[in-house]
Amino acid sequence: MKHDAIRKSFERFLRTRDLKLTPQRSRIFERAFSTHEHFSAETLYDWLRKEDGPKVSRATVYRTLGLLLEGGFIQSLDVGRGELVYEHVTGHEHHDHMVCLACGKIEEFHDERIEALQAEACAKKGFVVVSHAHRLVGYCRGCARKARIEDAAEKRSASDAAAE
Amino acid sequence: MKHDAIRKSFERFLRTRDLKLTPQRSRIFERAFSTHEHFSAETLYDWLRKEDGPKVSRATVYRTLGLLLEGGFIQSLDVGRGELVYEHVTGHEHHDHMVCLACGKIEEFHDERIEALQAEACAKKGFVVVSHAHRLVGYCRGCARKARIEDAAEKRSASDAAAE
DNA sequence: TTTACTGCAAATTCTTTGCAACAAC
DNA sequence: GTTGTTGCAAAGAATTTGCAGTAAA
Repeated sequence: MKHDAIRKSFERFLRTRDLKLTPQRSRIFERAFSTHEHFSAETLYDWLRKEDGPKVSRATVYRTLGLLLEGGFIQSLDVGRGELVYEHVTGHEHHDHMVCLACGKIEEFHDERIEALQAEACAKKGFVVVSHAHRLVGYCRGCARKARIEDAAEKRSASDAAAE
Repeated sequence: MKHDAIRKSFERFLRTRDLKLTPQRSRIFERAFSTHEHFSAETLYDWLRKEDGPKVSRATVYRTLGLLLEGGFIQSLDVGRGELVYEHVTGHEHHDHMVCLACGKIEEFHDERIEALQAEACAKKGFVVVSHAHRLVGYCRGCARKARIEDAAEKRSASDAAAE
């Protein structure tokens, strides 16, 4: 199964660097890979605290997240204003994100043709890709509609006050 | 000139929201648009402190950066490990980034065909794009070569120790 | 055994906020 | 004048680090 392969790869990664496979690291790794949600360090820490298993401190969560990032097992994704979230990397199946500014929802999309063009751009520059993040920020269908309505109202009252 | 158009647009943005055009906001705006580099809030604050002009406090830098972000004048770009950097948005000419994990260099690339496919994906989901960030993380030509060499050395010593 | 790991709490770093004086409009 | 803005310093988050005890390999 794929999960085992990734786990093996993580173990190999640790061995290569003379790092140890501890219950904490193992738990953090498993938890990160058991969800398809995006999570922040704090969120992950909360999950681990609520569920049972070997105790994991916040410091260890941060330290391990750093390792997973270096190893390319997870990647970080900037969701606007300061908040950093992570998601695990599942082999080569990338997906890209649409982040709604209004409701915060993250939709995912994927287009092979974009991937291909991307690979081409890399080849041209001699760049070796480890991971990629493609993020579109804007408004989802629902919020866009709402925004359009509010916008219209705003313009109306603005032109009432001072013919803009 | 384009710069003036963007400036006007910023002024309009402020007016629409009943915000005032202060020397501080003006200075921050100008500084952000006078560079093509990527900068963090702290970096921008440093620039402003060293160069002369109306005094701007750190708090105001953060507050104004927030405004510029909301207005879509700048966008934030996640360069891995926690550091948030910004860059100004120059009309509709987007560019995407390749961030080197080893040396930190950020190369830019652009492909109209990718933009088109992206627009298509948005149309399909009814998503209205405000800005986009397309980021490839990996190794630039120079660092990739170096990494390959080190990697080989590592593998060699690893298999010496324990025939993996 | 040896070397690395963990939890804790203190230290940093980054960012936000309350407030009184001040400045656009 | 009215309303929003600024700087400051304190408050809050988020993340890192030193250290002594603990546990993989």
